[in-house]
Amino acid sequence: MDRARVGLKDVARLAGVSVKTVSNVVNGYAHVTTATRTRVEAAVKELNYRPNLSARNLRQGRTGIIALAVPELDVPYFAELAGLVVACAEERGLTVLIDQTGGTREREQLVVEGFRAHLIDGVIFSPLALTPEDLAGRLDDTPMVLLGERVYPGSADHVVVDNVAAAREATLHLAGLGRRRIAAIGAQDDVAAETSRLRLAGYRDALEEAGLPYDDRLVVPVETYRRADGARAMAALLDSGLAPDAVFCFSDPLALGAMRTLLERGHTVPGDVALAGFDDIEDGRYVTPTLTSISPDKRALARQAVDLLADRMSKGSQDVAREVRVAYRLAIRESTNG
Amino acid sequence: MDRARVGLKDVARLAGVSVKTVSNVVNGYAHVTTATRTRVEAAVKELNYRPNLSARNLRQGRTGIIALAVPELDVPYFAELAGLVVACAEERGLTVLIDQTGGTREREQLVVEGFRAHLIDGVIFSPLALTPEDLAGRLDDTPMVLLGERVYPGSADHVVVDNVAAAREATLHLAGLGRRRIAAIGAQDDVAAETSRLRLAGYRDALEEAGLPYDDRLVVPVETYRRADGARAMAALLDSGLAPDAVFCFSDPLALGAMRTLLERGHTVPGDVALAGFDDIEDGRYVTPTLTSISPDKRALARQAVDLLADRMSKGSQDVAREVRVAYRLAIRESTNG
DNA sequence: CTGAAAGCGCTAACAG
DNA sequence: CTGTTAGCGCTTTCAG
Repeated sequence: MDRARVGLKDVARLAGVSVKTVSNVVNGYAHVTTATRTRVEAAVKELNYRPNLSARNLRQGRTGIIALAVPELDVPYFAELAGLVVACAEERGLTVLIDQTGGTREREQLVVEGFRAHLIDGVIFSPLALTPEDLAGRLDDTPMVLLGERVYPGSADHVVVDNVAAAREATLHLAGLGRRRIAAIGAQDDVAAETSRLRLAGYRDALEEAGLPYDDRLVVPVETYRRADGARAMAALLDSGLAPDAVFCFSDPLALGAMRTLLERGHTVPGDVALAGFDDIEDGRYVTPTLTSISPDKRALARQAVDLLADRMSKGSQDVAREVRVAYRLAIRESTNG
Repeated sequence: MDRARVGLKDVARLAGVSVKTVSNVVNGYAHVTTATRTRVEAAVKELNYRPNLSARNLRQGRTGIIALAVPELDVPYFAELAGLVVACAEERGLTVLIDQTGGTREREQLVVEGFRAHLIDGVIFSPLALTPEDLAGRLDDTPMVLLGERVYPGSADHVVVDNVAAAREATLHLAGLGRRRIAAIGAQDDVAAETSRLRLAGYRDALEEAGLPYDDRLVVPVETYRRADGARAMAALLDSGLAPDAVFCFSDPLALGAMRTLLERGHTVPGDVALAGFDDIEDGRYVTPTLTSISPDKRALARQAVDLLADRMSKGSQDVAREVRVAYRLAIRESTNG
């Protein structure tokens, strides 16, 4: 028997009722006699009937699917976030479909243009390379919530972390340990690299506040925020002879890469060099030394994003874009506190 | 203008052609005059028309969506795998929707029962707690590819890694270093924990082959394969006074947790205790000491899974279930080779 | 409380 | 090369 072709009306015929009644039962509507209900349920089971979601979606004008667009799933921060978003969405009966943008502007523009229009009811989007202009001319009216940065105020709902303040706090912590030559790993040349710019700003603020000079040779650019880049950047820093006594890394993987280089070359952490990261991924709590890191409330981030999106989906588009700020804290661990 | 309600016929009206012609243009069919095509494209752009995928899907009987069902996205192995699957699927024009089963049997049964029938064209499924019986009575005929274990031969296509052989090889490597008291972390009581059982079998095989006695006190059970469990298990092992000189962990996170406990308590790795893991996640290549691990070819795993599934989707269900074996290698690093 | 019929937006036949 | 029409499987009026 080809089960793929069992429809509402097959069930109706078998149960001796109309399609409407079957539909009512399937959707759990109230006014159905217990007797009819039982009969219909039996027929459903016998035929192994499954509602065709495409048809339901077409009729209802919604799919119950939301997209989550992130740069890469194998970056732990995004993996953890994705897991949380999937879980939150499910609580609301929503299914999550994943887009990997690779952090490239081209693919991020596609997301903004709504290349999955009518398939998804909304999108949660963590952009990396997107510019304000890309957002400004947005035609697609699929509800969208942006994560991480206030890329373009007023254009969409945002869930943000105060990157400047957080970076400042991490750097001040390093300065507070008496470190004088505090390097930064994670600068990016790309004009669109908003995250990098904000964290760098916080770093500079902190230096100034601590009365330390800003030395741009201590600021190392990276291609991506991965471990390999952190390792490379740290090597460059050590080879430069500038002898930093602390490093603030703009992500945890960068910090873990840097830590690897330091330990590999026989330096101690935090003895010779104190190390702080950003994101508080699980790895950081199990390396030795454990990693001091800015810990954004990822659970809240995911929940707020889903809530905001769900609200937008039900209420329709209002003109006013909302911004929700999520808490963070500095988790001080062995890499600065050995 | 409410763009959400622009349909094929609106475009047709504006362009002064029939819906069919617009459909032809949108789908890139051949026989359309360049003039008409241009006119239609202009109309599409002007109205910001997007095809309604639900409608298209309903009509075509397929959605272009496949599901990837994994226990948790924040387990690095699954995150890396998910990233690869999403990328492979995209190359074939497929979109991936993620289900997190939490590794619970109940939720895994739902996947097998096809709770997303008609929404997805196929599913790639990495089960943890599923039993052969759960699979045996499968009614849903959505194409499915199972990952990781041959849970039930003949019931579905599989992409597998030879867990027994791999675990054996890792354990033999430890024995080859002259270690005599080789512990194992990762046993699971659950009858359904196939992975655990296979890796344990490989471990026992290796002990026998190396002429070492099997001591079940050296085999530590865990709840999950996460870092925290590894740390706990290692602590228990140390507290037991059994003084193992090597540990084979059934996953990298378990190994990283164990490493943390060892280093925290002042033991050296691999000096006092050599450590090997399973999965070769990125973290393992950046901790100090770097982690020796069984490295399955994840890229091949993802590609094979998508290929197998795509094939099944196009060809329809044949009776014969296929099994593809993916290569692995033992990546020897500092944790056993300091 | 249940039935009949319309139609969501699209594509596939079939004409022209 | 283009137009007309039917219908995918479902939910939703509107009657009964």
